[in-house]
Amino acid sequence: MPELPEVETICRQLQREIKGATIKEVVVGFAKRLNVRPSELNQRLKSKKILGVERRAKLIIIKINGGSNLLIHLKLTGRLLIKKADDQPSKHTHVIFKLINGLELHFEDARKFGFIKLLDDRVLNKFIEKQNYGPEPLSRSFTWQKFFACLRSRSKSKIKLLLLEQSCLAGLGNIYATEALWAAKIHPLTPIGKIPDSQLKVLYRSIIRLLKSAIRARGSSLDSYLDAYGRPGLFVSKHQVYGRVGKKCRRCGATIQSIKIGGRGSAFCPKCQHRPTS
DNA sequence: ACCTATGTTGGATC
DNA sequence: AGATCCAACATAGG
Repeated sequence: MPELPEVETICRQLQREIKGATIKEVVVGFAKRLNVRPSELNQRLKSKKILGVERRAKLIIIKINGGSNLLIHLKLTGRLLIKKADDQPSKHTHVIFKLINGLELHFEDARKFGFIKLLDDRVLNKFIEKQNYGPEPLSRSFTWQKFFACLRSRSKSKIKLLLLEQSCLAGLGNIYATEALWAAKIHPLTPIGKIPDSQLKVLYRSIIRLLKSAIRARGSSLDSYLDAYGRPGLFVSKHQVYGRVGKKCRRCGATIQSIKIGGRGSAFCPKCQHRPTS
């Protein structure tokens, strides 16, 4: 589940706990999702200092002394957990970063979709540029004017697909795209060109409010997501549609439905999110 | 036991 | 161009 609020939560916690720490050793149990051999990862990180932890879209960037970076994507089931030196790895722990302060950073991932790449600054920047990410929705660069212009240039796209695409804004995944559309009363299949400006403005504001409020709750734990301290996020109780198929809409009382859009389940309220008149 | 679903994303194939 | 499917995998639920 890690989408923007979950990844942001983890980054802030890591920043607090491991910034300034020095790496003692890196132990790899499963190497397939690394871009370098385990021995090289260990050698290049040993005795290096962690300068800070940043986020771009759903990517976690751990800055390392000397111009290298760990680029981590958690995909569906990845976790980064702060552990003590004597804590046991779990069944799905793939990489352990041992720090000289007695802490460890464990990367685990049941489904093995997530990756860790060791990249120098130049390659990191190139990688990120290639993703074509739109602005960070909680930064000042995410202006209404920019959002509006980006959407208008894609007037034939279905709104839900565009929100998942990361190009007009970065960081939304299935949960928060679904919730934002409910908040703005927009049916997920609506072509952007058919949405009135006023409603797009509501969507813009809803996205910002939703993400802030989800971060405050440390994100949504449905199945496997845990924050860096191993705690679940509490935002699920605030979900209005995601995970509520068959339940009553809290705004109008209709029964929440789900359809498939781009292969992903999309929950919506059939009464307050009107299907576009084709 | 079988079938379906699940947070992501990039690439192939119509 | 856009829609659809699949591929990385494990696990849970009906």
